[in-house]
Amino acid sequence: MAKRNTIQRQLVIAAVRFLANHPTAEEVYDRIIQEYPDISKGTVYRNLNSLVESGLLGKISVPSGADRFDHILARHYHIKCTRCGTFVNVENFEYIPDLEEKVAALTGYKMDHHDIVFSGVCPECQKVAVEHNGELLGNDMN
Amino acid sequence: MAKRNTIQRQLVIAAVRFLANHPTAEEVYDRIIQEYPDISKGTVYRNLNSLVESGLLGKISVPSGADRFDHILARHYHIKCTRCGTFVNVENFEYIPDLEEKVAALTGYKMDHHDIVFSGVCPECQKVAVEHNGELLGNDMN
DNA sequence: ATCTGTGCAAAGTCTTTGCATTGCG
DNA sequence: CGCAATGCAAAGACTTTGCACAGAT
Repeated sequence: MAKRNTIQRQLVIAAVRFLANHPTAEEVYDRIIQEYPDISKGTVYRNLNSLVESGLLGKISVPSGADRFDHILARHYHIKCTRCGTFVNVENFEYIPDLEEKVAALTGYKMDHHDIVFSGVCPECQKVAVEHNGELLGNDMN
Repeated sequence: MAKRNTIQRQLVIAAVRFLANHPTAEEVYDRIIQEYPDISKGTVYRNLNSLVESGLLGKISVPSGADRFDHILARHYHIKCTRCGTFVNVENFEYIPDLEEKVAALTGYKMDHHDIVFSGVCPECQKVAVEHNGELLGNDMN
């Protein structure tokens, strides 16, 4: 149960904090090898998952993409741009525990948490689209 | 742009409708080969994705698992049991467009849609846990 | 006749895992 | 010292793709 405080474990925590905006395992790995080139990707994955289990990190499942890891413990929602694929926090928007209560009452589930992922076109991509097409059509990525 | 109406395409649509509760690509494939053993998995994937792009099916990204496909067009939310992994619709709970409007106003995104995934322990698993442990502890799956 | 869709298998992406070894506690 | 954690590489789960051919329009 007790986790060993290895160098690799500390590096993983530090990297996720440094990268701040929900990096993927790959991004965490790339960051770490800059100062500690001997770490293996398997170890990065193992530490990330262990830290999530311990509740020290959050894990976010992103549609059509690698999982992302979050050092912010407070509950919050996310928004993904269907054009450029960027994935950011929704700022200034409160977590709504009320939703869970309602759904728990309705379904009989013992609620743990809920995630909301909004999808839309970010302001930057809207601007680009207007400049290029005069309109917001065309193929989205997802 | 115009899609050809192939036998395989019809079989994929029929299978997703028949299986009803957001099957994975694998489940769709398994179902189809029972009556049409020559279909290839690649074709199932290609058709599923093409149908999603056409708006005839929904695609749901499930944390820690394969994507699922949904024949229900009306917006709705989902709930996953952290014990047994089952993934079902939240019934009798209205989609909340209001959330999108608020977040759109806050972020400047041009909203497309949003997904909510609730996580908790389903009534069946709660029962089993109580019988076995007298308590709701132990390792969750995710 | 055309040209999209298919079957097949190979490859691609993301993640986990077996095993011998290292090093924290 | 003992046992959890590491490094490495292989394998696993899921999905896409290149190519030659078939079949819908």
